[in-house]
Amino acid sequence: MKIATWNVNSIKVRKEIVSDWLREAEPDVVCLQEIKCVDDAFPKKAFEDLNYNVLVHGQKTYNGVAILSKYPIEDHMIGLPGDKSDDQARYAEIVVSGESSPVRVGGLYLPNGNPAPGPKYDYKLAWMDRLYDHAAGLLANEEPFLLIGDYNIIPHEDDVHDAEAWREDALFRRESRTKFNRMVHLGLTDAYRALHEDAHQYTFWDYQAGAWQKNNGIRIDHLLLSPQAADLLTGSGIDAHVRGWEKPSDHVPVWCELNA
DNA sequence: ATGCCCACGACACGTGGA
Repeated sequence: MKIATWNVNSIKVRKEIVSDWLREAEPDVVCLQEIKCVDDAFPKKAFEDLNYNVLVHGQKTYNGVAILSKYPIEDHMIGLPGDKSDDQARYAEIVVSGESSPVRVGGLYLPNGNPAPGPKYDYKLAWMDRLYDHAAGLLANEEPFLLIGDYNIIPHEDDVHDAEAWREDALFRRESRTKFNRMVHLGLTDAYRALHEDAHQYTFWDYQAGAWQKNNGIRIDHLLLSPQAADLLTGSGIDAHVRGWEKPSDHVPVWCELNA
């Protein structure tokens, strides 16, 4: 089972490039972030034509997530629990049937948090606390699950081209990384880092200042696996070449393969 | 030392991204 995440930065603009990548990579489950449209405006049919079932949690202009699945969606949930007043569309979750157990896939778009400090940063940290609580609750089921998406977290100095320039940024500052590490220490596995020791492998390159050409990137899109999912992990990768395609997103797809 | 680029909404540039 190949499972991927991709922040597409508007599905309206990226419909063709996403379809091209789906045909090339043939993932079974894909979590998309920043679709930037309401449910009805999501190009559902384009992906149904490629044999995907579609779950959309949209929002006008900002945010919005969706999940595409070649497997039937046995169960689903919209929105991250823990704050009923939060109206930003940043989380959706599905359950599909693996060979020997259900596999749960949560797709997330974690708040950027800049400028930090400030109310936006407070919202980011509070959102991370809610994600932590949700992960802790799921761990009690002792089943394979994945929490994947745009975490907007640079976990380590090896995951950024210029650590000093990012030191005080909401994506890299100490408190952000501590909260991310707290999730990892619950027993979750960073699927890319678990299989690749090479430093400076990125998932995002800014549109500005020739960041892609200079390889000035950051690794902020992650797949965190429960112990039961990590036991099934056979591969992972970053499809960086997609950043060089025509009209690309500033993020690229990141994926893992499970023996499930 | 700063802005560079891109998408959105709805026309002009402000907001948000990271």
